[in-house]
Amino acid sequence: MKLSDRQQRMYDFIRDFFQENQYPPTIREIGEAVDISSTSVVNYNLNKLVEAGLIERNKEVSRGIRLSETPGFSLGGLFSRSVPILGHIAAGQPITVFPDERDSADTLDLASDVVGRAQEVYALRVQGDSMIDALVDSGDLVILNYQKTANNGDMVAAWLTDREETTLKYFFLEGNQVRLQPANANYDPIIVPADKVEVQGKVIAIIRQLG
Amino acid sequence: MKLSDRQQRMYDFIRDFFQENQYPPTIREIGEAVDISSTSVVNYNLNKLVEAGLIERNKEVSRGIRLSETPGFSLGGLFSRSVPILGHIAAGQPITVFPDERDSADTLDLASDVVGRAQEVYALRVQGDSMIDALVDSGDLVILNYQKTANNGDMVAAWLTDREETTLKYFFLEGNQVRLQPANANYDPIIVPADKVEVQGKVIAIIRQLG
DNA sequence: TTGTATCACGAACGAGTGTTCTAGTCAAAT
DNA sequence: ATTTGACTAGAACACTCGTTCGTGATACAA
Repeated sequence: MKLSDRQQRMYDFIRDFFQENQYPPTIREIGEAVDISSTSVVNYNLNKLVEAGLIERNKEVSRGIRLSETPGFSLGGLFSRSVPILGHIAAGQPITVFPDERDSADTLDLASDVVGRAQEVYALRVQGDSMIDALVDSGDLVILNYQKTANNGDMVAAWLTDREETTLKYFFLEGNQVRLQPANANYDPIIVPADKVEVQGKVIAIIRQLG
Repeated sequence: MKLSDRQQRMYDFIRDFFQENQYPPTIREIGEAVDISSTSVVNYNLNKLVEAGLIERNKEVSRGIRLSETPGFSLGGLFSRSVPILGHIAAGQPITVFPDERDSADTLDLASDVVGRAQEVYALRVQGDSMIDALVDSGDLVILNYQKTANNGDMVAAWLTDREETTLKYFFLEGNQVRLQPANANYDPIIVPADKVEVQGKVIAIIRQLG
């Protein structure tokens, strides 16, 4: 279905308005924006947009206009997760991370497709190559779900209370010891008593951005 | 500032309502949801939420409530990019991809942080291990920007017109030949005349999701 | 011409909706 | 006991806003 110039302008306005105000415009606001004096004309063309599948309307509801999802754009969840990048994590020379700091201006928006149902999510930038065999490179972003426990084989960020270091490794609980296994033949596993290790989170995704 | 139980329920309702309907609720709808008979009480507590910085209000505008951005949530752009997952791409036994098919129900929502300013973006799921040394595993999602040209060293999806195959490789233009270099010592580079290769897109990001 | 479909205009109706005013409750402070 | 501040209730008002109706212009087909 082809849109008239007017209808196209209306649709553009609705989208822009929605983006700006976070709520849809009223019929009269649309009319004013596209120079239509009559609300019934706006209403008429609004219904055309519905027929065209571009928007949806709720009857008798003020501002009851919704943008349909169109290819290329999604309102998916409408909320993307704003994931704080809390700092760097090592794999080699461990570095302190502060999972409690929420001030960090650095955040990454992720749609829930990537993050999933995870509860408390944060990101760390990897430094070092100790997880290289797990296909995690220096510079990659690892997305973690904050949790204090892990299963064997999970890739976790672990806090070593004795060394006061945090490191990215595979987690294995063996008796009352924890083996933190790097994925790099050049590094040895770290084996410490279970009570000297605090799991900071489990890696749920890895993102690498290329130039 | 601490929220009363009522205010917390109101905020939750507003967020859920907005998520569901794509427009904010009216005062009376809020009141009904949290069992407040008086609109003035809703109005009163709504102003408390404004003071707490959780929402913003527009005076004398129906449904004039906006959610403030709070840590953990972002309305970022409000629109995320809906990236179609067009299929699998090989690295070994190449598989045909159809960059023109937009019907694929499989899409991935990505916030613009990951996608960047890229224009036409699509995703492919990697099959095979020919790029393993580039830390791209079988099962990974590669995000590509659709473009017909590439620079030397770019990781690209390339269409081989003779073989009618698409493959994921590093791109090198050498004279009037193109070398498609795998990142796996077990595979040999593919060298073909430049006019027998069509670049389908350049990899801009790699995403791996773990259990 | 006549009929029909599309689109536009203006006006009015009535329900939707934010605002405001008065009054009341309750706990803590004076 | 009195006052103060925080919160709740109910009602009324006036503007907001979707809907509907009558009218008319234009284009195209019968």
